[in-house]
Amino acid sequence: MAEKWVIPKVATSVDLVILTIREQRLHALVIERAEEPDRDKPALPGGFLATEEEDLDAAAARELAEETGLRPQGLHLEQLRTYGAPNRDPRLRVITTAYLAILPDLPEPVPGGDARAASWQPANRLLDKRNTMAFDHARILADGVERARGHLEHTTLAAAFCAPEFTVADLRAVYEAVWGHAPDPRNFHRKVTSVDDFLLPTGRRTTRHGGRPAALYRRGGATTLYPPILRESSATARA
Amino acid sequence: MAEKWVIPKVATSVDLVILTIREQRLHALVIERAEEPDRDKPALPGGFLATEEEDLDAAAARELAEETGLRPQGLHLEQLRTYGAPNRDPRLRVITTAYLAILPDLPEPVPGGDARAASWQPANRLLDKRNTMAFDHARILADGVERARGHLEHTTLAAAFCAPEFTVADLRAVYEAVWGHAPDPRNFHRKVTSVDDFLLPTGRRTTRHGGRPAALYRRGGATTLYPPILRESSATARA
DNA sequence: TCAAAAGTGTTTTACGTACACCCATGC
DNA sequence: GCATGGGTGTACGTAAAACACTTTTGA
Repeated sequence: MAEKWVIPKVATSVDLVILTIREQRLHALVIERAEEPDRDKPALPGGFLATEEEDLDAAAARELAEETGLRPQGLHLEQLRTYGAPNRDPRLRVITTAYLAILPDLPEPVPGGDARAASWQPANRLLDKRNTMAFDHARILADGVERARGHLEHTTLAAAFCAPEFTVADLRAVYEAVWGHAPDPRNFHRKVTSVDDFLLPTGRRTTRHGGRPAALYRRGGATTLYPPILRESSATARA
Repeated sequence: MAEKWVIPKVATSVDLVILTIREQRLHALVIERAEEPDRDKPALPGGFLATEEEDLDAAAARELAEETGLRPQGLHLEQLRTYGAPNRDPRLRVITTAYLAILPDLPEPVPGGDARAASWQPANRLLDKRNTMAFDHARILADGVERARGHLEHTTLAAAFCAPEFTVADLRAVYEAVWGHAPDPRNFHRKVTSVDDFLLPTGRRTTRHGGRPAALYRRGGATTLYPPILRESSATARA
């Protein structure tokens, strides 16, 4: 590596794709920019490293708390990818690393830091009109949503969208909200309940949906779904 | 984002996991460090951005050419992930974005730039004794190899390891080298030849392996393998 | 004529899909 | 009772794994 000449240093930031389900639809957490450029446009929460010594992952968690007031239990941030196009920020060279987190329904965010407002917005609305988002954040959000969709196929991630105790129908509603279509309820039920250590029965039941009460489960330790639950498009688009 | 206070700027680099198959084994391209720290240790090719305006992807391709003299046709670099632990480089804060490329057997690399030597080394040898590699490069290499293994299951990537014209046996040898075990030759043959637009028959045959001559193919346009070719461990590890 | 590798056919078994059907509750 | 959603059983089709078998070459 170069040592005897000038090493270009560029600003390093993190951005966060925080997804949840509200009212049966996939929502993303966005702030409203208080400064130019792209003032007033929705943007992903995020920001620069606080110090030269701050870990990237730590910066992501810190920015989430600062800008939205959210400090969820058991937050798991997954690195999405790094966006380094030279002019993605018109002010100065910024290379940003995006993180993805999936959370159950949370309280309204409280804006802080550089955010004028913070709110949950339907992901589809943000993505349909791409140029309404600041910088390249629509692209980052799209990548995050696509990553989440894929995770539902192969991992137990869907449970992360659910409250601590949930029914199989709650879990299925996650698939419907994220994928846009629901798997067969009966086969879905068999499939998820047969995965070892995925759904832990609590013994309790709920009746809030009408009809026969559904069993309540907690998240188990399983992380991978094998066999996977493939969405239609995975098969048909390739067949 | 912060604008009115000092934005920490850190050094930004790229590192490259370049994989190929030589003598039926998976090899990675490594250089030998000419400077402290970790002098003389094998390291991944890579380095700092050349200017504040250089695109990340462009920096990766440039470093490959500079340090190893390799400028392969149709090089496709895939972003692997970004490594940002505060002390991964003892000299200064460096956040590095790793890229992955898969190439057919190439000529010996020619060291240049900051590299004293450049060579192909068996991936297993580099990974078995992790502390022989500089910085956190063993971890990065391991992530790259694992990504490649996964790609073989779901994509047509294996053909990227092969010469422009190759037989089904050549392709199967890729799976054996990367996975460590071979799929059944007969089922493998049926599977890959039935994927639409994956293998384009040239009409020619080769006899270089002894036995019945094999048909020669070229890469087709297909990128995804559906249904996937799953390695044993994918099923058994989860079952 | 034998060994070796390429390539095909056939059988078995697993699993996803579709859907009939029963269960447990509220109204 | 009847509607509603929860949950189970079962038949059918597709496809993967296993492996016998044929083909085509060199020695």
